[in-house]
Amino acid sequence: MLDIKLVRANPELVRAGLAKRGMDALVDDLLRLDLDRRDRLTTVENLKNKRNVVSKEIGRLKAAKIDASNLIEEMKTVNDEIKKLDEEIRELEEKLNCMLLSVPNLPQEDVPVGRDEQANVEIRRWGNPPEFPFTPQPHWELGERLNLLDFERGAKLSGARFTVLKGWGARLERALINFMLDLHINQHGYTEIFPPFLVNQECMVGTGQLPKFEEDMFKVTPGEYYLIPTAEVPVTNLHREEIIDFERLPMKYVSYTACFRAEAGAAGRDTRGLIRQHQFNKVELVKLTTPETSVQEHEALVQDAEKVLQLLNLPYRVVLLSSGDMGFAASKCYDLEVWLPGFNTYREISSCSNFEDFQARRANIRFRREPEAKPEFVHTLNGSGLAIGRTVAAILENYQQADGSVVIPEVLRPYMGGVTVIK
RNA sequence: GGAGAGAUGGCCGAGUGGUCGAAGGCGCACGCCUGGAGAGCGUGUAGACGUUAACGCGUCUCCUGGGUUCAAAUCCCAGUCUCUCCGCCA
Repeated sequence: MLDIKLVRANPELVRAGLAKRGMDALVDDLLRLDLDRRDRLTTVENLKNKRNVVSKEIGRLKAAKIDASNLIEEMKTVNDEIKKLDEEIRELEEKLNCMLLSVPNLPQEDVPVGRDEQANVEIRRWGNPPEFPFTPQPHWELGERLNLLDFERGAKLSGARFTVLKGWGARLERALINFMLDLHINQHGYTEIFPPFLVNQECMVGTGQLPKFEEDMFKVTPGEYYLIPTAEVPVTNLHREEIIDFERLPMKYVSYTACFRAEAGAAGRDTRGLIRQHQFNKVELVKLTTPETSVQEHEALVQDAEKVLQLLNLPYRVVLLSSGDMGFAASKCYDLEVWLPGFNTYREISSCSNFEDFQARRANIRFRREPEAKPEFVHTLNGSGLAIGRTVAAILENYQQADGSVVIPEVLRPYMGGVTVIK
């Protein structure tokens, strides 16, 4: 959420930032609502002040046994006015808030401006796509032939975009989760969190999924729960409505969770294989930082995610997303794209974003520099480290052999009972 | 699911409808004291919003939302959460 005070003080800056995202116009509506609201607020606060003063006077008079019925009558009419104004203000605030909650974050200065992924900028590449003396197979064919993936039974159990992992496939999934968690905990200094997979609406608003992207979520009945689309939601919201001590920043969390996405609007895209599922596993990195360190912590977070691909020896590239391709809440976002021989292209396997104070303002996550200092909003960041299903796909495709077997990356073998190859 | 108890500031804890944003304690910050530390003493210590060049001033908030009243932490209603006992359950 943008700061209404920023909009008020610097409307041109906000307008320019939103224009980079291909939207605008709103600023004037926001300003008008804001002005209207403040105007009425001043009036009603004066009336309330009068009520408070007179009420005390009435108390005094009654204590002195003096008649106060004329004052009491006067206050009744004042109260009617207050009630009316309060209602108007409530409506204005609701409108303003609704509007603010649907305005995306402003891009950082160095984010390339463009309407979609065409304007993304490749930052660096690591590793070389493997050369195969045969036609490389897509992971779903390898996975089915090796009896690791069962798409048909996934569909039988649940429907399209659900998959069953079997035998060494299930083991590989679990190995990757543990390998990534151990890496980030032991080498990168993150604290592990295992959160609920169902959260309330406040969490979804806090990180920006709601109110705008309701159709992307699975909502659960009975109760008012949402299935988390990413661990970002529960982990960032851990500190919702809290004021954090300065010494505790930056906070670094790593969390394995299943993730659930409705994939509304993605009909027909990536219908085969593990790339786009309604349920998938992910190890997520989340940081809470001070404003002055978030840029460097963002770079460090990207490197922590890259380390996973490097240790797995999977070729990838780092892409800086354009203003139009970034997520709603992000101020800057790097995607890690892994090489997939079956697709003969790079595909997103991690998305690392700096949200600055956008989520913190929604979720009211603050910190204090000094014991007596005013609270300030933290900056929040997160990135996949990594998406497990897509990592499985990348391993199957990059490590496939001419005979259809798949070699297990060395770092995973301790997690796979020492197995070196799946045939 | 049944029965009961509770929710007050960073924490503990008081609070008869009016002088209560809230006693007291702890913690914390600053100062005094000390060779230094501790103890002791003093002062200060919620947040949001509005207004102001600023110092300030005002409004709201005692779990949340309604209601009664000129006036609510205090009375009434609904809800949420926590705890205890019983039942059920991985």
